Amino acid sequence: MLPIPIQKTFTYSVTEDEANFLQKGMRVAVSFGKTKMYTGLVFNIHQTAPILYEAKEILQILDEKPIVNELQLKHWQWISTYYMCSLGDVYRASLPSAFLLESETIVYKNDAFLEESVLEDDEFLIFEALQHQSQLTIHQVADILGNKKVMPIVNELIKKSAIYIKEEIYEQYKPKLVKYIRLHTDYADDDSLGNLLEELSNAKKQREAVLGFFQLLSTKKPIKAKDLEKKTKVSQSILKSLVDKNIFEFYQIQTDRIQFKGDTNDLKELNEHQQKALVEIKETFKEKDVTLLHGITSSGKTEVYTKLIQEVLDQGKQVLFLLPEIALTTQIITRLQFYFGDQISVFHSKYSMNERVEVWNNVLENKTKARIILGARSSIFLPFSNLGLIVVDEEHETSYKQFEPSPRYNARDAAIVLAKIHKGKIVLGSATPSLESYYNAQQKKYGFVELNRRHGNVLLPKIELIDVKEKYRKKEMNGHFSDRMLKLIQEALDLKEQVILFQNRRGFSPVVECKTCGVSPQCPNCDVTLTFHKFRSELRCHYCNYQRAMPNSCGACGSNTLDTKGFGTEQIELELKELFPDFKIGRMDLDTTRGKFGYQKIIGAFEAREIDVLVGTQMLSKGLDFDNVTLVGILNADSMLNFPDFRSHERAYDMMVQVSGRAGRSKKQGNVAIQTYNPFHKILQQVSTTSYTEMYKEQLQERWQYKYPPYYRVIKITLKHKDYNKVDSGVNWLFKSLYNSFGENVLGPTSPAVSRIRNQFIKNIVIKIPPKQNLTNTKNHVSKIRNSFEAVKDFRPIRFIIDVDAY
DNA sequence: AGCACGCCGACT
DNA sequence: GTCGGCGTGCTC
Repeated sequence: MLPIPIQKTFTYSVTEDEANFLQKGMRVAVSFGKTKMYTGLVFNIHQTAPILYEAKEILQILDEKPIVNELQLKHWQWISTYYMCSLGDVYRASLPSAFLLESETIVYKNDAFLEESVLEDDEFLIFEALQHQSQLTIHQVADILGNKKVMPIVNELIKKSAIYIKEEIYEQYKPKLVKYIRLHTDYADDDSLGNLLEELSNAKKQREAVLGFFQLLSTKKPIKAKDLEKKTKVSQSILKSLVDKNIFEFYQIQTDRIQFKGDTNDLKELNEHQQKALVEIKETFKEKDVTLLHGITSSGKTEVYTKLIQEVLDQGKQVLFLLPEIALTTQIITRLQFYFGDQISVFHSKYSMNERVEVWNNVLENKTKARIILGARSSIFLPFSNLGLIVVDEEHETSYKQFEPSPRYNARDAAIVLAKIHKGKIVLGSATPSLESYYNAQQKKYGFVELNRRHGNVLLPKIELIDVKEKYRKKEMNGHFSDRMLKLIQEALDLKEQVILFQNRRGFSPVVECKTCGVSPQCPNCDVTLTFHKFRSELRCHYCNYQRAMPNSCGACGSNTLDTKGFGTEQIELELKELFPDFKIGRMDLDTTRGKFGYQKIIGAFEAREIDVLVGTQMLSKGLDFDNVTLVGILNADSMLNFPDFRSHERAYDMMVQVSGRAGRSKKQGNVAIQTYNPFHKILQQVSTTSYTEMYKEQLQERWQYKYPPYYRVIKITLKHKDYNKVDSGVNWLFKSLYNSFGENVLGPTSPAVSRIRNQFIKNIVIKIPPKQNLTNTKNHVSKIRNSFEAVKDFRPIRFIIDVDAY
């Protein structure tokens, strides 16, 4: 198996010895094509020689033991067939990139070569560079030559035997070594010690170092060089000279990059409701492998999980705890570490490559420190060998779905399959379950347990809807705030409580428009208007990151009547600063959380009550827990309801209920204020009474009526190309072909709301699969159509994206 | 995917 | 006249 998007696996030949040594899941270096070398993964060992070609030999076996186990390979195959992507895609997505060595061509000088006169200018340039540097990578050669063709020149030099080249691969993972210090063996026995101190009587600092060393020796065994330096305040060079004198010696021990320091605590006692939920979950596990835990916000689902986790750990099995977005959930990490301490490893894409390799290896070896993995969606790919339990927290979250790049999997669904492969159990938890999961629970496919009492019996927040249309009419609006909203904010602030304001749009305003001619500045690469960011006074495209300075006058008619329409977090923040000059206003959105610790900084400041009002986008809705927040304001609920997507209502409900859940998490009942133009919208009504089941029934009805999941399955095909006519003719051809097979169940072709991104035109086709239609057959058929599509040479340059369960 | 091979336009 | 563009095909 190779880490490239090709459907096939490739057969290489091995010697008998190699065959005896090799196991599935080991990496091998193989050459592929004319020049490339890849890290292949042994997928199968067999005796069937290929007929149409001669198998190449493998170059090198890279592992002593498999780094991928057979359970994983099985899981990968499922992902690849279900989500219609190549095994290579899954392979590439699964392994930390440090495991995937790629070759680099290195150029060396041939020392015997002397006839410089036969070299052309470009050739001489390289040859000369090699006089200074003994070796060059192909990339360096390309830099030297500017943007000229590299390979022909290199080949010419080889022909003239001025240089030679080698393909080199290297291990990228570097274990972290810590320097320790110990006494040299000459001084191992005690009587030489006195001599030693005497010897050093003239060297005060060195004496101190030696004395400090013995003090440390009595406390704990191995002594880090760093610790000794710190304790005795001696410098590195003094230790060095002691080593040179053969009094000390350094040695190194390999350590893990991520370590947990701290104590663990006993699990908290569950309250009666949690206890009941726990018992019920265990009961459902007797018959079902999947159980949905519907627990309202702040009902203490985490405590229930911890009990389940503990029981699985006691059986000596591994646990996977999935979270939608790990960067935001340091809070849950801390909470779990409080109980399980160093048995937890965290895994997500913000980790460095080396850190990820370490977690991978710890899981592979089933080390105790990796018994529980707390991770984002990609952690389903870790090499578990006996998973007893998977917890999918906030299972409704859309960030479990990967859209780009392939494999476009949903980690919740892939985790269900993973649990099945391991014969383990899985809990899906949420305050607002996805319709599909809830439906599956209703259909008795999943077990179902409810937890509908808030922790400490705190009441659910009071939710009120504010009709802004009316407020505008009565002139009771101040900027984007209604008088009622301002009053609530003021009340909370007066009580020294904190406020969260939710505005699902970043920037200052999404549209800039000229009042004279009505033209608004567009992104040159995408089919959208540019968003104004006041902070840097620039216009920015949220799709391709194009940015330019905010013009003073209209680009079309020249008049300086540019006006902003709509509003984003930035504008809200600014208005608040004027309205509440005595309070500290913070903002949390993509723009303020860029860096690695961006989130922590803002969340930390808010927790420490350095910020009184926090304005933010949807990232605020995700599992954050602040005990002093008593008011949550949603400034423009309508923007969430009007997305052209069949899930927009469900999502709007989820989002509003989740943000509301941030209010009043400790003793006091919280308030939620929702501003809207349409207070009678059914979703808003359902939010205001937190009637999940009502929302569920109504939405389900619509899904049935309009043929959507959970009844119908959906496969979305997207075509992209920079030439509009090409995509258009391609999509029409494809539509016809699909229509012939699936008839009315093929929808499209349509242009998405943003029909051009980064200069690529986009077209969509959606295939709906009725409940009784066989999924596998349908997918096979779609694959066939895809193959004939790609056989048309005109269509070949069109990007063809298949997204199964594209929601 | 990546890369070589091969066929057409704008420059010395 | 070539240099360098990118379209086409293949990789065990």
